Amino acid sequence: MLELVPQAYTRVDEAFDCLQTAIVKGDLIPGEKIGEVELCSRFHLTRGPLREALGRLESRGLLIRRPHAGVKVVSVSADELIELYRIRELMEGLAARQAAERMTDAEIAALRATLDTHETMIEQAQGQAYYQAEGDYDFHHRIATGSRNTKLTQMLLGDLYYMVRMYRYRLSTSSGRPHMALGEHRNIVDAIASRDGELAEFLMKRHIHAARKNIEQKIRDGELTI
Amino acid sequence: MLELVPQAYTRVDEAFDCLQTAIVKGDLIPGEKIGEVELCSRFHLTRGPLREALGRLESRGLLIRRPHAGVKVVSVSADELIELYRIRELMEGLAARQAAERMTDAEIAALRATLDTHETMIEQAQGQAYYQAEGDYDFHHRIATGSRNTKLTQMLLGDLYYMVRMYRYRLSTSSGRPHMALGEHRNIVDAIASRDGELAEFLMKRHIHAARKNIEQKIRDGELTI
DNA sequence: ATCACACGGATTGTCAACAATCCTTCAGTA
DNA sequence: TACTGAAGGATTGTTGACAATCCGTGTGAT
Repeated sequence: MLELVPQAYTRVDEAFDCLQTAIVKGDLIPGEKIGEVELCSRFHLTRGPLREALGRLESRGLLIRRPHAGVKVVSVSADELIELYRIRELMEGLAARQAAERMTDAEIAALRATLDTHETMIEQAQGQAYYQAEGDYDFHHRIATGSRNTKLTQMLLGDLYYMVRMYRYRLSTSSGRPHMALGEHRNIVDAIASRDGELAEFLMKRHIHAARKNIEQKIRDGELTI
Repeated sequence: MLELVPQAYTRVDEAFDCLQTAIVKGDLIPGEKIGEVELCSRFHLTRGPLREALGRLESRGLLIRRPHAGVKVVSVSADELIELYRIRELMEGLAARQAAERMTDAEIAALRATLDTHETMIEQAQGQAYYQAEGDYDFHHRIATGSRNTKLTQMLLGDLYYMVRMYRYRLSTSSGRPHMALGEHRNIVDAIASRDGELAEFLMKRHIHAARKNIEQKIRDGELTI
C-alpha cells in the first residue's frame, strides 16, 4: 500500500551528485572559471541536465553563475566559515531540542549505535580526519531529521551541511578534537534519551560553539589558511 | 569602472519570478497537480527555462517535483507555519545583532525612513493587510542584508521569506497588530542605531515571538484555517 | 606607452523534436 | 461487486542544433 518507491534516479540527480562531490572534495577549484561543455565531457553529461543541476547548486550556494559568463565555484573566506558556525549553533540547538521531544526510541537507539561505530572509527583510523568527519556528519544528520521540523531539516541538510563538508575536505581536518567531540555527542544523546529538550539544546550549542572556537584558534595560529 | 551591470535578465529569471509570485499570491493552488505544458502556455514560456525555474523553486521548498509525475505546489500545515516562526526567531535575532555591529549610518537612516513610510501606509491603507505586510517584509529584508552575513542573508531571503509571504497572502492577513509591530520595529532600530547588538537581538526575538503567539492564538480561535 | 574601441571566436541561452516513464482506463476474473 | 492486470495515452526526461551574448585580442589614436 504505502510503497515508498525508490524515487526514480534521473540524469539531473546524477549530474547534481557528481558536481556536488567534485566541489566538496576539491576536484573543482574555487574561483576557477569553468565552461559547461568542459563539465559535460568531464562528467559524461549533456547540457540539459547539467544546467538544471547547476541551478540547484547555485541555490544551495555552492557555485555562482553569471549569465553569459560561466560558472565559478564559490571561494570562501575564513570569516564566512565562522559565520556558518554561528548559524549552525542556533539552528542545531533548536534541532536538538525538538529531537529530544520527537525522536522515537528506535531512532535514539540507532543514534547510539552510530556513536559506537564512530568510536571504533576514531581508534582504528587514527588521524584519518576523513572518516571522522563522515561520522560526525552522520550524527548531526540524524538529529536534524529527528527534529521533525521540515524547514529546519531542509535548511540544515540542503544548505549548511554541504558547506561544512566542503570546508572539512578542503582544510583536510576534522574538528581536530575527535575524542572530546565524541564525549560531547554522547552527552547530547543522553539528554535526548531522557527527553530533556532544554539540556539537549544547551549541550548542542556548546558543542558547536567549542568547534567554532577551535577553528578560530587554528586560524589565528596560521594552521588553517583559506 | 565598477559598473555593476544590470545583471542580464534571462528567461529563467522571468519564469522564476512568474511562478514565484503566482505561488505566493495563490494563483497556483497548493496540492493541485499541474503539467509543464500548461504552465508554459499560461505564462508564455518554453519548457527549457521553465524546467530550470522549477528546479530553483523546488530547492527553495515552494513546490515538490516527482520524476515523471509532475509538480505540486507545497501544501502547508499550521504546525509548519509555527515551526517557521521558531526558526525565524533565532536567525533574525542573529541578523539583528550583526546588523547592529555592521550596518552603516546611511543604512540605518534608510531603515528609519522605511519605518516612516510604513507608518503612513498603516494610517492611509487602513486594514489593507497587503501593504502592511509588504512594509514589514521590507523592514526585515533590510536588516537581513545589513547583517553582512552572506549565508544568513541567503537563507533568510532565499528560503524563509518566500514562505512567510506565501502564508501572508493566503491567510490574507498581516501580523494583525500593525501599530504594535511598528513600535517594536522602532525599538529595534533604536538598538541598532546605538550599536547595542545584544539588545537588538533580544528585541527582534521578542518581536517574532509575539508574532508567533499571535498566529497561534488565531489558529486556536479558528480565525485561521490552513 | 597607455587607453579606447571594434572585431572575431567562444560560450551561454533558447528552442523544438525524440525517447522513456508513469497514470488512467478498461476489461476480465474471483 | 471489488480487485488485479495490461494496454494506451499523456506527460516528463533528454538530446542536439540554432541564436544571442560576452570576453580577449589586436589595431589605432592620444
